[in-house]
Amino acid sequence: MDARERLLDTAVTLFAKEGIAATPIAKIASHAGVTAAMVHYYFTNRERLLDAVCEERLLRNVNAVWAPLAEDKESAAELVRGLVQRIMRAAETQPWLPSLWLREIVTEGGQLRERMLKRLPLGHIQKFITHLSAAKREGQLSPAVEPRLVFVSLIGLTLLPLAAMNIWRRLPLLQDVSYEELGRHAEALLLHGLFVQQPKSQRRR
Amino acid sequence: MDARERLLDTAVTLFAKEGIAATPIAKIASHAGVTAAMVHYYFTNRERLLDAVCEERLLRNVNAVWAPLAEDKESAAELVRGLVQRIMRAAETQPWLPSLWLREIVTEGGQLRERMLKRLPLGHIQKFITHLSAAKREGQLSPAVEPRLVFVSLIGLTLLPLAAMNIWRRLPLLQDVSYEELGRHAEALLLHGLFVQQPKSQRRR
Amino acid sequence: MDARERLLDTAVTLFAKEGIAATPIAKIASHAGVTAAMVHYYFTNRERLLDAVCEERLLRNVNAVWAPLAEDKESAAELVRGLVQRIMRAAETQPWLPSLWLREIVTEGGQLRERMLKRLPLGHIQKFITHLSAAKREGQLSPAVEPRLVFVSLIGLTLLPLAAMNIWRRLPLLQDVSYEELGRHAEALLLHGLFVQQPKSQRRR
Amino acid sequence: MDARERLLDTAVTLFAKEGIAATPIAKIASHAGVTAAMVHYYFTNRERLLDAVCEERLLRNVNAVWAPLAEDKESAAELVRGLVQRIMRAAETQPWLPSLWLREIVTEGGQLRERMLKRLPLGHIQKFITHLSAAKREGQLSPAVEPRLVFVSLIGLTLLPLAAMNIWRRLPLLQDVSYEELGRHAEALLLHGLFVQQPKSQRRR
DNA sequence: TATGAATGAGTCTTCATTCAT
DNA sequence: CATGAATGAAGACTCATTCAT
Repeated sequence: MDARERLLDTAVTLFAKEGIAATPIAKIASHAGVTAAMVHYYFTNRERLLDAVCEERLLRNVNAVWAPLAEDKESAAELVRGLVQRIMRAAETQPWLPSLWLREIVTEGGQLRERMLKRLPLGHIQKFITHLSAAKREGQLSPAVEPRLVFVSLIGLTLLPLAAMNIWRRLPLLQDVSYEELGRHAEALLLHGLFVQQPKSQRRR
Repeated sequence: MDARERLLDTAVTLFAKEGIAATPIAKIASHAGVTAAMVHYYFTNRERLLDAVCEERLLRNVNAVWAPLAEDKESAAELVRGLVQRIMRAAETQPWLPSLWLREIVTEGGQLRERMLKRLPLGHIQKFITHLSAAKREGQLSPAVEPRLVFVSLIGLTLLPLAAMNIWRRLPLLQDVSYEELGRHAEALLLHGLFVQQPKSQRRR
Repeated sequence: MDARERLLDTAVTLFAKEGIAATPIAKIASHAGVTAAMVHYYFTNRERLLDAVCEERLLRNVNAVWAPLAEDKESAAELVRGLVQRIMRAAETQPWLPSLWLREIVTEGGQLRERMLKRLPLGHIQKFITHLSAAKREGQLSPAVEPRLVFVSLIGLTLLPLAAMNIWRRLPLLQDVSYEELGRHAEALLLHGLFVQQPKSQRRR
Repeated sequence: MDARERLLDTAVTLFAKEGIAATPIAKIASHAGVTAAMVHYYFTNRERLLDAVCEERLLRNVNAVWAPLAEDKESAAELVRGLVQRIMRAAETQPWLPSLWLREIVTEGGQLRERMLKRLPLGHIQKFITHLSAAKREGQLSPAVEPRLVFVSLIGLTLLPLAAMNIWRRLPLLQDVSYEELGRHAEALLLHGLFVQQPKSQRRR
């Protein structure tokens, strides 16, 4: 394979595993079987390597998640379920995605934050929020649910558990949770909440 | 105030803002108005500074969140609501908490991960899970909800949105979301799901 | 002596001998008996080291040459002679001066050029030119002599020969030329030209 | 044009503008529209490129300046005037010449110094000095003028002002000095000195 | 001729750490 | 307690040079 592609793959993997700030270029290089000078040959400098990671690795996932959106044809619930499924699928094929997204984009001071912010499909997100807001006005959303926060909740229920996997997998009870279970759990939570709704009754004891 | 305490405060703030890996000791020192040598005087070395951050800043929050737990007296829903509220309260008083927790504990390769893993109140978490599992067996939980994943979902609906605040606050629609709204949203989502449940009917197109 | 002062001395010497561009910081450091990190400790980076060289080594010479100028009390010839003598004296005590000035200030692309240009005593130079121009209008200057070029000629007759010394000293005939001879030669040339003037006669054959 | 010739032209121009030490081969190459590898193809390595610059660019100027010398037929003054004019003419057609000569040959540590020293027309220079010495013995030279230093003075009054042009052109008073003026000034200075000679009288206060 | 890929060596810079005072 | 001086190690980047094609 192309050395440049190999470097990008190695980069995202190491970035996800150890964090961008903690990953020297030389380490990426040696993992990819070349010298550090080659990384400069292909990417000129660290900043541009990060640019390339955004353009050539992250953006394709963003598109895969948002592009197939058909706001006008789908119900709000279908939109949500679609997003969850596509996020889960992206994370399953590229296991570096959740860590990287959380540490370097979501979290303050993340090294890809500004870069990705410029490239996010804001139009899609806006439409998604508008759609949910309309649904709320029609009484479809739970009263206390805030349409504007749904997307971030969605990330919180998918990418965060995935990024944390290596933690909770170490707890005895949680060793055998699978991608599928996690997806189903997130969907269920989003669509129905944690608890069975008892019509006309209150939630106590 | 004690220089040592001031250093710890400065440390957590900078760690949250820029990441541990990207925060040199000298920077913490100068922000706290002392020299780098003083940091070594108080904490001996970088590793021990991180230990102190765990012991003296993070752990108190973990305890504040878990300690008041009365599994036997509260319903599952009450437990969940209590956890959410205490997490939100901790984050509100210590704005550095969400970023730090996400980047350095939750995410793979986080520099506090191993340290905190040793110190997590596993007993509490186990009990919480057990409690939820029992609730599920009794039919109180939505069928597809996985009790073992509830805690991680809870983090995903609180700390992640808080850590990401500075991102979504920049989007025009999301500028004015408050801590309270976020807490209410998370609770509502956990307790009822996104959508109003229409008994016996299916989601309409 | 102060390590900082020692570093500056070493720096000007090496810069003069090998050129700024060809002198690594580590070389300066080791010649001064410290590590390269110390140079950064004292000067932060290469640029600031060059700033310090200007401020703390070159500027003092500029002042020594120009400061004692008394345009109103001295004749043009006396001014010229004074400048020559002070330049020669500065070069004699600081043998690195001519090379450094020529390569790094006078010559295009010199690394101290912009830095020194900002700091040159333009007022003094202006006055000097004005003074000579007045002298020319009064008929004191040779007709083809251009007052504005006198100062640069003066540098050309002092610093250039001094910087080139190590070349012509290698030629057999020129081994034993001294600072004094050079100063006298420059003065003589400036004041009388190369040749004995034959009144009323032309300069041929 | 020949790529090799183009490379040499680009090289001398860049060397003059930024200094040899600060000019990477890749820069020369790209300015000439080829790759760095081509520079190695034509010149084998950096050292040999410098050799070629001497042989194929500098030497021709040295010859142009010295070759037409007819020591036996011309007076000392004529020799001097001829040299000045030929130096000025060379510099006018090849604007890179003064900088390059000053920084890389005249000044200590210049990267072409040793190379050119071997190739200088020492015979010519010797004869020139001898000629002037004879003139001095005959009383034609000003008493304090040192025949051995005349040649270096000559460089100082021509190449140095030319190399410094970009400096003094920036001073308001000196913007419009031309090559011709500079040549006339140098000649005048050499032949008559700065000041009108007042026979039997002293310079007035 | 001409190039892209590749590298080793060198340079600047940062930083945790130590230590004498 | 507190600091300034000092350093070794590591990391980013540059560059001359080589080589297969």
